Amino acid sequence: MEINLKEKLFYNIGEVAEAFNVNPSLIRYWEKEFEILNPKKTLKGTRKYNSVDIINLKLIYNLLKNRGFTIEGAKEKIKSESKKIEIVEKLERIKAQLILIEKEV
Amino acid sequence: MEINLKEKLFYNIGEVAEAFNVNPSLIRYWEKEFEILNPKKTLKGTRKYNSVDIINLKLIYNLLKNRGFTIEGAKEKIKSESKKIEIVEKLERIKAQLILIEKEV
DNA sequence: GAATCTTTATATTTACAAAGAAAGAAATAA
DNA sequence: TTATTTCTTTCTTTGTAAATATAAAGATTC
Repeated sequence: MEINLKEKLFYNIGEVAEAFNVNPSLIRYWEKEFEILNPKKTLKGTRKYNSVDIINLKLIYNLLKNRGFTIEGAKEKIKSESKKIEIVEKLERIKAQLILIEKEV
Repeated sequence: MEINLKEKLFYNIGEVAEAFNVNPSLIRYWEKEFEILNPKKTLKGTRKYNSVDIINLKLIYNLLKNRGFTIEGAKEKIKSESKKIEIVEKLERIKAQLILIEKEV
């Protein structure tokens, strides 16, 4: 993986596929499988990958190609990770509330 | 999984397969794939599973069926886990040494 | 004309099951 | 008891379905 995220705002599928050293059809296939992979498309339908898309692709690639998850397993992993993040965010908000209350007392 | 490990010293493949609710051939297949799964065999070749075998089977089952790893992914996971354990053991020995040295001072 | 699109077909890999032989166990007869 | 039959379980090898990945085709766009 040699994509330099700072270089461009958008990448097309050919560049992305080359950077990950996979087939463009595989990138499209992953898009069908993984909700989080949702590149914007031009009016004509050409995919445009921004830095968030690249990060998500890295995550998917890592789970599938390095860490040995199945597609289904990777989906589950992503879901449970995002749930963890949600919980942490919820706790952060509760903390903020508690700090407010403490000040009022 | 309802195997009671205290009940018997050895289980045969049918009992094990039933307990995990999988096909006996799957258990044999995992044996081909996972080094750690190495049940003793009778002179005639019948597999005999002891408690360690059952523990290893639980681990394999969990990685494949619950956590969504591929076979290869599960192998890697098991390897890296056992490496972690090795490292911890090494550190434990070093700690023991240091305690000895401290007493001598 | 090179790259991309969607849809559909195909290749490859992975994971497991079926098949037929052999052994074990259980019931029955000598 | 000890053979004999019968049914069940297990064996290895081979076959196959499902999952995954890619390619092909024909149209469209850069």
